[in-house]
Amino acid sequence: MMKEAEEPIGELFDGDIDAVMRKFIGYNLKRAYIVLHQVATQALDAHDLRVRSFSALSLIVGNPGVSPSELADMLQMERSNLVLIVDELESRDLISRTRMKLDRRRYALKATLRGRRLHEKAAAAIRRADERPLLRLTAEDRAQLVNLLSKIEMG
Amino acid sequence: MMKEAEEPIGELFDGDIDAVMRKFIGYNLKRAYIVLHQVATQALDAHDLRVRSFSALSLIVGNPGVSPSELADMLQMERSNLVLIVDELESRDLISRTRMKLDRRRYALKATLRGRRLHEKAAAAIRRADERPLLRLTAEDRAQLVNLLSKIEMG
DNA sequence: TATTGTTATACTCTATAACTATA
DNA sequence: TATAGTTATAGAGTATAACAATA
Repeated sequence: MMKEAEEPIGELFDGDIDAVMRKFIGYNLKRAYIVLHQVATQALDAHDLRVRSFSALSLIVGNPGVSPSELADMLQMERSNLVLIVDELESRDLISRTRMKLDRRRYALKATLRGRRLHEKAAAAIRRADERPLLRLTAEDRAQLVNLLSKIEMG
Repeated sequence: MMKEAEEPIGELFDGDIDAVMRKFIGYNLKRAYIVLHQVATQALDAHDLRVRSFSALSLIVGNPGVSPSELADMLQMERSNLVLIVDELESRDLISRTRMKLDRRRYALKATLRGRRLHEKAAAAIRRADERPLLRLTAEDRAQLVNLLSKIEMG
């Protein structure tokens, strides 16, 4: 019987060990995404925000009067799962929730002054925290990256 | 009192509605990743594999004799959460799990013939499914994209 | 003492169904 | 009938602590 390598593979370079997976763009995407997500999570922690709630707050800041349903669409999550997030943002007085006059089923969400201020600070914190992992990317690289990513999204 | 736009924002272009978030590379990364992850999930469904278990199988195929702990490191997940995945792969006879002679605490994981065959079919299915979302990317674009992503990972 | 694999457990995220109030 | 917001619930995915076997 042939002797096969069965014992510890020992020290392989990082680039070799997951070579099978590196062929897939999605794998490379995920690894890079994890880095930026972790960095953002840490940066937001000081402001008592998670990436999800920061995203929700951002979209409300950028789209005053947006409804929870529209927000759920943008965030690609279920309406039902958005409820707690919106609840929390409202209870912290970061957003207001008022019924729409033309369609009383819907709510109009708006960031309060407090919400806009926190959003600005949190966004700045992420930009600052992003500097490290994005250090090797020039402004041109970043534009190029976003452009390539958008092509994937367009399908 | 000033009248403010409170009613439905109506039809905004997709590019405008999340403009606040598009400034963050991480957001663009996530959106593109979601597309490829969904496509891969669908492609793997026919082979009764999830992205996680396919990744584990791939890494075992590519690194015969790897231990569960090493696998957990590569997959960036806890050892404890890997147990069920390895259990399932073994119970489906896709991998074998044998104690190492030099260190009897550890297991050597190897793909079976059946496992290698399924892996090849599943990988081909993902490559096929990836064609659509990657249609707009030339071979050069893809290399460039992977290169930019690796820079983010390097920090 | 430290490490590997394992179990149990909890917490987050996500998905589905059903309800209410409005349309 | 259909839609918006909500509730309840179940399923993934993930993180932590503790244990037995082994080093």
